[in-house]
Amino acid sequence: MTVRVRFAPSPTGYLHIGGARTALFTWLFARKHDGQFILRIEDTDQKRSVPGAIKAIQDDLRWLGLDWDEGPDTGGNFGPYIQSERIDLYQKHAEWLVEHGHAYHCYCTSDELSAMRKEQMEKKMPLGYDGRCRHLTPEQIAEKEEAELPSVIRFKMKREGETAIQDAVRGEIIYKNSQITDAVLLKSDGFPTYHLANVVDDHLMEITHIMRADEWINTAPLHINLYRAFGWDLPVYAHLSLILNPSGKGKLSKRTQSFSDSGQQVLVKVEEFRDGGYLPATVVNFLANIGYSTGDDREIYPVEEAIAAFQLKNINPAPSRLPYSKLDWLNGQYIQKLSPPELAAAIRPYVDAAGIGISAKALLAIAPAMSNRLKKLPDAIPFLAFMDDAANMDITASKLIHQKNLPPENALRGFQQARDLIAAIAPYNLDGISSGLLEIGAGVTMNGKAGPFLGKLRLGVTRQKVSPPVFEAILALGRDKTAVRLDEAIGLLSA
RNA sequence: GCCCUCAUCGUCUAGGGGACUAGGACGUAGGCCUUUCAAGCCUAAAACCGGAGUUCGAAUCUCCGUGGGGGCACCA
Repeated sequence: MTVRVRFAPSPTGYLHIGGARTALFTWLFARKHDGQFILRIEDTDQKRSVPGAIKAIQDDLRWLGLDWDEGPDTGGNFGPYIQSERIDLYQKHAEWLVEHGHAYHCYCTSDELSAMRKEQMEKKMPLGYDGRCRHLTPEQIAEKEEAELPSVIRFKMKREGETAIQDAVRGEIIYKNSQITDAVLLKSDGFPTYHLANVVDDHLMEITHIMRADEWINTAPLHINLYRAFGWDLPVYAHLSLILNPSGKGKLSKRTQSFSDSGQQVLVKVEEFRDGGYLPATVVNFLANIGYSTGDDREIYPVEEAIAAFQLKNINPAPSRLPYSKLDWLNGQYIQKLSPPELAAAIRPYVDAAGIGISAKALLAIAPAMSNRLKKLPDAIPFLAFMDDAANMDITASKLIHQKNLPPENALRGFQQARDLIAAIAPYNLDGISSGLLEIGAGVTMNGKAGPFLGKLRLGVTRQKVSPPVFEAILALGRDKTAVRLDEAIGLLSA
């Protein structure tokens, strides 16, 4: 049997990191079993649907590399993949249930319902629909229909016995049927609720495994009874534990955008991770280790290997928080794996946005020196500010000397020799620059080591306290600009 | 209130009756290296929620607590 799984977000906005994790696990499972991964849009609540959300979600999934075999844009044999385009299907199935005695029309108004709810709360009774329309006589129904009262269709849940769900993550869970209320299947506007649409579509689309967040688990017995009422085979359920706020209080999915928690910036939208300078490979690897472990001690799991190792039984049932500090570390690891051209391309948007003028050639030249200095892509900005002629710190002669190891006249000599080297060196490459400057440095300091001179040289050339290593900086800056800055330093030292 | 569920270092986790002196990772602290900042390497501190029970033996199995999370909509 071919594995067919789906990710079914509702288009209420962006893709949440928790949703991305559900999508990832589902996708991993599909790829592992050479199955199909389907994207379905659950937009049965017209009020909550946001224009553009479908595209945003698709963009985020694509950015993560989670490709789907069937979906709104790609099509497939089980479409349409947008629920609002399948309304007639749900209505037909709801009617079928009514005709076969598994569902009934309910004419309760929302006022009635909230009054009932209020009473239940006051009396500390179990909350839920009490089934008052369940036993309407044919006459009463005729009367209400005559009056054209709006109605919904509710599932006629069995009152006796219990329903067991076999969850791939948690094992067997048993619910008493008496505690499952008669859920609305079809709303008065003719749209289905999640329960109906979900079950009908999963069956029609031949979904074999349902992977979804744990917040759905209490609806599983309802769904199982729906499958049975229809006479359909059950899919396998796997409920993923939730991601909690950093404080551990409440689920993260309640948060709609990044926020600060004890000095830590907490990202919640996938686009925030992207904009924050995390690589998609990092986010995927990071997410794959939340509530999941293959049992070995590895932290770095590139997608291909994550697919190969993926098993439902390795999913951890306990809820967890996102270890953001580990995310930073992981991103640093993935950045180090990037080739210089890849790194340069990744950094580009950030330096541009920061207004730092740096040529493609220069950026590529400095890229190797950047890779182990970045946790996040925008970390490159302060490092590369020196490339721009504007906005550099003021340098004074006193900052270019070191009392003990590099007195004024030595500093001047060093800078002059460096100036000559830069002007003459051919080819202008890292080897020549570094060996030449190392030699000059060693010859000019009191302790005979290049270090003290190189530190001052960095300051003179980059005009930053913190910068990429000088040799690389000089290479990236280029012969002419470097010479100009050295001349300025010489001018200060000879004044 | 009712129902479901979860529980190992600060965090993410390994472990599933004896291999546990409870392992790894991030973070933290210290050290090495070093032209700054990093990276890298080394070291350290740091956990089995509590109580009963089962057993020769419990982090591991059972029960009861406690704590956390989720659900109880004409939202998904």
